[in-house]
Amino acid sequence: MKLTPLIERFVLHCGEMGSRWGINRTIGQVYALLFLSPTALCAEEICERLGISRSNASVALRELESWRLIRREHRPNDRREFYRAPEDLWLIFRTMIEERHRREVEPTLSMLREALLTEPASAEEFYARERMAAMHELIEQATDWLEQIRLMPPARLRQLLRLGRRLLSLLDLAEKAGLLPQSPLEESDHVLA
Amino acid sequence: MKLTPLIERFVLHCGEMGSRWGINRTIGQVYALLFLSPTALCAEEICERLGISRSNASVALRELESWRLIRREHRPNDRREFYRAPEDLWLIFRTMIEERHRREVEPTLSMLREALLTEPASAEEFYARERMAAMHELIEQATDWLEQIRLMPPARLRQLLRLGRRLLSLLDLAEKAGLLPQSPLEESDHVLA
DNA sequence: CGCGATTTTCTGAAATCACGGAAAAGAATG
DNA sequence: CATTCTTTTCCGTGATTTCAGAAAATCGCG
Repeated sequence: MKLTPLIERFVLHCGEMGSRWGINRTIGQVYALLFLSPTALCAEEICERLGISRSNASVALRELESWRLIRREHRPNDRREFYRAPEDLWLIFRTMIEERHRREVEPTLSMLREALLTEPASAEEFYARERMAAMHELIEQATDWLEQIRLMPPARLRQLLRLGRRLLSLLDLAEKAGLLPQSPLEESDHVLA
Repeated sequence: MKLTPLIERFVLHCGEMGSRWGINRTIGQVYALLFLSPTALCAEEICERLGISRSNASVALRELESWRLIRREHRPNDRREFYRAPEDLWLIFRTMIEERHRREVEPTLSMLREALLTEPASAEEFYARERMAAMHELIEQATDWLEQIRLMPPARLRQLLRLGRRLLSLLDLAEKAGLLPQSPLEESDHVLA
């Protein structure tokens, strides 16, 4: 690996995290390298710096593209493709959430919806169905939230993030203004809690 | 697998999702089974229902315990240990987030903090350091958020979740009330965006 | 077209991981 | 303290995943 110690450390760490995340080590490393790079890099350079094979880099890059975490670039008078990680950290974060949602949450919602169509055939199934219904509801709410966040202009989003420990006071404020749903707690609490 | 079709389907799906999440299929299945079960189950029963070996179940159960996703129970006059998934869905969700935070975010923060102590030795490293600093800041903000959520009473949390598309209006309200940080956008935007 | 440059796909080897069976350890009971 | 029931650990095997190298495909350009 031909990297400065600072960069190498970050790259190795991301590789490690990559494996815990279901994506593999190489993909994590390639992303880390691009994330730290001020310029777009070509595949060959990525291979050299990380000490991986060309083919390995190829699949990693394709995978990262499918996650929308990197984009290709072209330079005039150069056939090679260059890859770059978008800079805006918030955007990156949001993209990751969106992609995970698409790949994991949505299929789960479908499964639940279908499952909920069937009539429970026993007490055991009845309970199971209740649980799935509760899960379905929670996920849908979370999805709504996500959608709100997706639609929010970045500046606003950063405000929201920076809100930190003022969040609680904000909620108090909201309650006083009657903005919070006046908790139909009865109906949902016996399911959720 | 000795399960009703409804339950089997859910279990298989969770197993599938488990493998995408870095935890393995068996663990996902065991959790799914417990999640749907109205009563605590003993290891033996889990093995039978899922058609897995005793040892396999043992490691899965231990792993789930380390994630605080299930707890052990004892019954009088019964030596066996019984396992149960907590019911409160919100609590489950929060636990997952907390554990992932502990296992993935915190080590990353440490790494970043240490890395940020070193002086950049080149233009390349200088940029890399900037990127890490920005990442560090974002993660810290997210962590603050998480902490707010952790401290929030469950009822309040559910309100917040149910807020859905009123979130934007809430933010407007907050801005008017002067609760939002008056965006020191200049300093952070050239790094983040 | 055809040629060099580049990327993608294929294939087999190596590494890792998942899992079951057996042995070991631990806990309650008489 | 032995017996029995239960859980845990260890280890071998089989499956899956990762990866490099080679072959194939694609692309730009004369």
